Amino acid sequence: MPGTNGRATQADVARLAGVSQATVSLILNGGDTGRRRVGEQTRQRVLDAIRMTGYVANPAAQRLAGGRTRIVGVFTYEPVFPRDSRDFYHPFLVGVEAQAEELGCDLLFFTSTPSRQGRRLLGDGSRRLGVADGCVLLGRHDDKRDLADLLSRDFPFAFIGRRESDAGTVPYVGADYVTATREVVERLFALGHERVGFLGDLRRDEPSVDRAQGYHQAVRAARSRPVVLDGTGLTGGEALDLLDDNGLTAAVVWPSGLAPQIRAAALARGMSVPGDLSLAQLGDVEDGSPGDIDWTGFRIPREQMGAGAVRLLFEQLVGPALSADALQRSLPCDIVPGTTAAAPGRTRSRSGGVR
Amino acid sequence: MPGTNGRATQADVARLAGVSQATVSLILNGGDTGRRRVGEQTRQRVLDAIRMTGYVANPAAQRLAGGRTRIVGVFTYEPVFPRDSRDFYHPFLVGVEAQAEELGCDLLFFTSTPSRQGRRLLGDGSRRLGVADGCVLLGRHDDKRDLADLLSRDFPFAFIGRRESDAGTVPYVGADYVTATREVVERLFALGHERVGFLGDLRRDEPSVDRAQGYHQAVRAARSRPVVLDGTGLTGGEALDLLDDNGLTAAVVWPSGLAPQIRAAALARGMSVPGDLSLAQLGDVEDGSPGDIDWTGFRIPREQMGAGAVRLLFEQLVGPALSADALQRSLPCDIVPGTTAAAPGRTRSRSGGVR
DNA sequence: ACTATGTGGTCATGCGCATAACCAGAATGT
DNA sequence: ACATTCTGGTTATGCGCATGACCACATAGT
Repeated sequence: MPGTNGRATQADVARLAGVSQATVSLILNGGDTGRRRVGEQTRQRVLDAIRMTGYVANPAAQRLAGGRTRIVGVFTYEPVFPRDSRDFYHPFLVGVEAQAEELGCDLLFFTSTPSRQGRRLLGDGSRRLGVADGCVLLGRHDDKRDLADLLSRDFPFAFIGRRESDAGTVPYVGADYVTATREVVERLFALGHERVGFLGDLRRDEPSVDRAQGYHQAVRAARSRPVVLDGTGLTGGEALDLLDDNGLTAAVVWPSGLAPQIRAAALARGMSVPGDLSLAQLGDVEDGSPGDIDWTGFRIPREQMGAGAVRLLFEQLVGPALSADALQRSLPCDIVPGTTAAAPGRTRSRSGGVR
Repeated sequence: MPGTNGRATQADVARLAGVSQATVSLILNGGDTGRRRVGEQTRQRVLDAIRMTGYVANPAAQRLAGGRTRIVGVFTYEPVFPRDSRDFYHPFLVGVEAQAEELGCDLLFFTSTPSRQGRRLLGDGSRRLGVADGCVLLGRHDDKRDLADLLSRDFPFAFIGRRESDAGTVPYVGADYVTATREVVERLFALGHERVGFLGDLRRDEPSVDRAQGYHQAVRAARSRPVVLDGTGLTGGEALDLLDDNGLTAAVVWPSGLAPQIRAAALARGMSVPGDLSLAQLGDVEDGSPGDIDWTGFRIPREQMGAGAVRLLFEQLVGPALSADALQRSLPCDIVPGTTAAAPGRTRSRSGGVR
């Protein structure tokens, strides 16, 4: 039985086994310090004593002494458990949890960092990360300083989703949006469309840039002309007008949430999708939109990304130093043929409905 | 700038401010040790130094030295992020997260405890809880030893959902299923049903016991006769037969998942709900079942329970010792009138359909 | 016999913090 | 004049663990 409170320490175990505390620690932390250490009978006595006392390491002490806690921090820029269940981030976390369990790690969510307007700020709160061995980060964010901050510490971390910084190599597990987008656009060209529009978010964040790049690759390969349209803040109808004005018979839409609205607007005008207009999404359509359309486009391997980030973090913790290449990983996306893209209609009137 | 690695310590701050480390600690942990301590100008110098160094406490050290970490542990008997999204536990966690954020606490999920068949075992892993100041527990479980274990340590915790143990007063935030069930059953009697059946899980776990108790209270008050039927493992059709055999025109169903199946079976036999049979559920119907019926019954205040458990835990941590009464809290459930209960039909044939 | 080379352990130390115990100097009382 | 009480700190210590330095002893090499 342990000391005064409920918990046995290594010292308790040592006393019971008739050895020193250091020996107990040695046995528990294997012979990673080079030579194989303790004798078999001593080891057994100690292990027995551990069983008898019910000893389990105090993680705080382990951490303080420079050991590992097997705690993986998770920082999300949005709430971990959002109230509306159409939750884009959930699948990432499914992967994170599964992988953490497999590796025997606990997950520490930094909910203490105050959130403003539903978005959490990393900022100085990053100091709190320190309990964990390392940290996985998730969510859309725009503050490049976070990255520089993180890189400047020696604190191990891994982003879910590609992130770049001037300050160094950002470890991440991303999805190959470039290739996926290229393939989707290629498919539209292959269906016979002369031009394929890119309608979406034109900001310079990585997810947007990657998609734009894949788009341009495909357009170039098809010897077509790029039509890049800013879809920010547009309603479905406005976006449809924009496509129409440019005489487009096909377009990829990013972020994907806009796609169902465009389709709805098109249907309302008596147009058909994909009969009159082919649409493809560049990521997951958030949720069962009414009708449950099987969208042409690609699917982000969210669970695998989550799991991969935890694994990447873990490898940084235990293995030898990783090369810059090994720190940045991309997973392929699944291309979904879907039913919202087809060959262009014979006649495409300039105004497919009420304007 | 701190020492060798990335992180400033109290010693760094102290050096910069020209005081001792203890003074820094004193300033940070207020004058809770009795007398008011440091002078105003010293305090300012130290606070400035803290700002300059960007010092943030190392939680591991705080914990080891007997302080608080503002980390709340969360132990769930099921995965925190289940793959199928019809997720009963999600709303609890929404509440937990919101409350933790409000209190400025981080959330540590004990994913390291291995799970067998999708269920996590607490068992000895409970020792790992120790990094956190306390722990919130969630999920259906049957091992009474967990509770005894937890109670025997000095470790503060709070259950989401009522739990009882011979070993002492289990702190929890539950829902008042007794009252809610009674009111729902009363409502069915008030509609004119002579007898109301209780179809469900007859095990001795707290949620089931509470519902059974509420049921019996209502039956007694209505001077009716209890009809308690074991619905374990039944299909909708079998359950319907069972109700039919007992000549029931109304029943409450627990767990609620069975209710939609019974209704479906009834409709398939040409019966009407609530025309021929009134049904009510005793908890949340898991998910948008086809048709999206507005079920008669009650709703569990899951978010509030989650938040309440965190608050209960917090009060144990900071406040004075709580009385047994204050450790066990029940929240009222919302009664939902719904559309699946009505007055009994005039004629109720013994066999409402194909047998 | 006397050094190499293991083998199986112990000792000492420090991680960063909280906190009890102590102490110098000033203000106050008598 | 001296004892008393504040005020504003400082010193010392230990939480539980990991780990480098060290050491007694046995076995083998020449």
